[in-house]
Formats: sequence, C-alpha cells, structure tokens
Amino acid sequence: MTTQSQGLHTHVLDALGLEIAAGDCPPGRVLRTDELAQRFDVSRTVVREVIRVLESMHLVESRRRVGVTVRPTEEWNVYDPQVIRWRLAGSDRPRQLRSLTVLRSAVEPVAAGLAARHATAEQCAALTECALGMVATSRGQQLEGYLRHDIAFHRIVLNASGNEMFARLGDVVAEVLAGRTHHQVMFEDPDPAAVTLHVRLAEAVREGDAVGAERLTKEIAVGALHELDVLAP
Amino acid sequence: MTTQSQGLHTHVLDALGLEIAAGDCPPGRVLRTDELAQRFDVSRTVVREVIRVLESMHLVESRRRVGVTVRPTEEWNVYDPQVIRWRLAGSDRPRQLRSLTVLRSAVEPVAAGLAARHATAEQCAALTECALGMVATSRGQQLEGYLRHDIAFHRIVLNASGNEMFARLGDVVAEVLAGRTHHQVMFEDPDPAAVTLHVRLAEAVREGDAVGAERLTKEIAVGALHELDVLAP
DNA sequence: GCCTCTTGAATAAGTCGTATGTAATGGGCT
DNA sequence: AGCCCATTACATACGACTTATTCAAGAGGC
Repeated sequence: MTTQSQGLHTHVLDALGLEIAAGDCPPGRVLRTDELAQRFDVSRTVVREVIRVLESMHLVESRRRVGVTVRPTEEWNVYDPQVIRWRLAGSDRPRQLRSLTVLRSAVEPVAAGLAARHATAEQCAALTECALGMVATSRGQQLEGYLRHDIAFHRIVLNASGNEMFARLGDVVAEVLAGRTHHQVMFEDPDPAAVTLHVRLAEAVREGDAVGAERLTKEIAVGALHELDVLAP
Repeated sequence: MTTQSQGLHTHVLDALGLEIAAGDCPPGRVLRTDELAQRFDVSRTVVREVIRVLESMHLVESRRRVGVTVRPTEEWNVYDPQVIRWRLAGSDRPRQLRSLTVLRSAVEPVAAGLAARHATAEQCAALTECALGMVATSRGQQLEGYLRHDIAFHRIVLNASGNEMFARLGDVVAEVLAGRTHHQVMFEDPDPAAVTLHVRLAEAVREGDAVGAERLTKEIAVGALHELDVLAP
C-alpha cells in the first residue's frame, strides 16, 4: 500500500472536505461509509474518524440506518480555518472572499483601535518594520514579498488588540489576502494609497491614537471592498 | 456497560473537551490513548475518534511515540461553538464573556447597518415582534422570556445582514446572552435603556436607516460592555 | 577522555479486519 | 390500516500488525 506522506486520515479528510465544501455533494446527499472505504482504499476505521471530524465541523450528519448526509451550507462551521481553506479552493471562492472581507471590515477597525491602546514597544516596532517592507516591495512585481509583509502587518494588529477572538482571525485574514493576491491581480502592483494607509496606521498605533487607527483601518477595508467590486462584480 | 443516552463518543468528547477547555490539563500535558480508554471504560476506537475531533479543533496534537499533547490556548479554534460552550462552562468564564462581548461590539453594528439595507418584510416584522416581546418581559422577573426574545432579536439582525459569516455568529451571541443572564443578575430586571434601544433599532431597520441602526447597535454594545465592567471587574 | 554519529530496541500511535450490538426503515402479515 | 419483523448501515469493541519517533547504548573520531 502506498503510504501517504502525512497519514491516511489527513488525505481522506482533505479529499472529502474539499468535495463537500466545493458543493460537489449537494445538501441531503447520502454517503455510505463502506463506499468511501472502498473508494479511498482505506479501512472503515479511517473513514469513521474522518466522518467524525466532518461531523464536528457540521459539514455532515451521521445517522444510523440512513448513512452520512451532507448538511446545508448555513449549518457549517464557517469559522473553522480548514473549512475556509476548502471553500476558498472551491468554485464559490469570489462569494467567500467577499463575505470574509466584509467580516474584516467590521473587525479590523475595532481591533486597530484596541491595538493603539495596548500595543507593546516590540509590536509597534514590528508593525513599522512590516509597513516599511510593504513600501519596499510595492513596486516592480514583488507581489509575494508584499503579500508576506501585508499578512504579517495585519496579524500583528490583531494580536496587539489583546483580544483573543480578534487574534485568532489572523489566519482568516492571511487566507483572504493570499487568495486576493493569487486569484486576480498578479500582474498589477498594489494600490499606492493602500500602502500609504498602512504606513500611517503603523504611526497611529505607535502614537496611541485609537480613533485615528480605527479610521485608517476603515479606509483600508473600504479599499479592499472596492477592489472586490471592481474586479469580481 | 452503562449505555449512554446519546452515544459513547459524545460523552467522552464532552468530558475531555471540558477538562481541556477548563485548563485542568495545562498545555504540554501528555495524554495516552490507552489510559483514556481505561479511564472512560470505552474501547480505544472511541478514544481515537474523540482525539481526532479534538485535534481538528486544535485543542490537542497527536504524535506517534509521544502521545496526545494539549496545545496552548492561543492555538485553539475559539470560534467553534462547541469550544465556546466548554470554555463558558469553565473557570475563566468572565474573561471569555468579555472577549466575546468585544467581538460582538465590533460585528453587530456593521451587521445591523447591512440588515437595514437588506432585511425582508418578514424579517422586519419578526424583529418588531421580538422587540415587543422584550418590552413585555422587561419587568417582573420574567428573565427567561426576556432572554429568549433577546436572542431571537439579535439572531434575526445577524441573519438579515445577508453575510453568512455574521449569520453564523448567532450561536455565539446566544451563548453570550445566556451566559450573562444565568451567571450574574438573575435577580435584577434588564436595563430599561437597553430595551428602548432594541425597539428603536427595530424601527431603524424597518425604515432602512443604516447609519441609525449601526449607531443604536453600538450603544447597545457599549451598554453590554459597561455591564461587564460593573459586575465583574 | 570527551564529543558525535550511528544503530537498534522500546514505545505508542496508526491501520486494518472482523465480530457484535443497535436503531431506523420498509415491507409483509394479520 | 396498523403492528411486527427482517434488513440495513452505523456504533462499538477487540486484537493483531505496522510504522514512525524517541532514547540510549555503543562505535568511531578528535
């Protein structure tokens, strides 16, 4: 048997999760553990563990005598990073990017305001460094470098807010930014206005200007939403 | 064998999840599947399924030859409703209520603004009905009835926003409201000012007044945060 | 003599096959 | 029509085997 590099469980989970998140299995569709075991050439034990995980994500529901039924989208745990990744890999990626960006536009301004109050000296320094990195990579097709600094920047702000619920959205934001960069405008340099806003946001946080930080972050969010509207209406 | 009412799996998962979320097992603590099987008097199969689910929630990490290690809090999937429930049942419930309330204060105003634009006639009607229900139950120790209407109210707003990420926070908000009511002020009637704000919010949504809805929701959130500060400093 | 690298044994999770229990469904019997 | 029973597919359990990882002992080099 060809041993998977990271375990049979992970492999089957990813394959099934992708299928369901992509909508290949419409809600109500019934899967059979035996079938799945055959299809992936693994034992039922492995399949059962996978089903249990998918069940904990509310992607499926397992009932005796009836099988494993796919649940409607509204019931999924859409905040699970794994689920987000599966959905972003699927066909309704634009819709997904939009709702995540709206979420960002709600959360990040408040987080930035809190960060201005609570950020440590180290966090301020790291923030400034990221902003400078964004400036340095904002021209000349250095999109990957720019993306790395952008992700780090927003992660620091969320962490510095001191609220763990905000901090845990760092992964979500990272997925959104990566998705945006890799999906649409690989050929264009980032918007210079956005870069400036990040630099000014770093300053505001460093100076403890909470309202300024919140306002600047709102502007960044508006820009991100506008970008989506322009590129994927 | 004592047959569990809802399955062995659920029972063991709940017990272990509670223990970990409550902090009884400090991060880095190693659990052995054999031990757990013995302790809960179930087979290793059931334990493995439970471990897999806890692993998908990033509460633990399972490595060969070393065992199941509890991960640090910062890595948990704190948006998983199950995890939230476990943590709210534990000892750091106040801290948890606070971070969730801050999250609400960021998300709900934006959601209310969107709801004012997108709410259907049915949703507006249901919202008004809930607001009236809150008024009717705001005096005379009808806290359970008030809570039910309060939860329904906020759920409708989140759903009406049309954003699925917001909509899925309905359960979180429900947990917070329930936790607040059951934890602290069972003896006091709700703040009359809050009741009024909900009535006015229902009006604003019905009239499509987005900025008004956002502002009113912010006031509600401020009140909720203030309440936490007063009662659990 | 001390440090490093290799090697091998011990260990605990990973995987599998099978057996049995259990609940829900659907058809057949009265 | 209504009740009963056979079927079905998941739920649970057990035991054997596999594999990766760790730890330590020993060989070799400095």
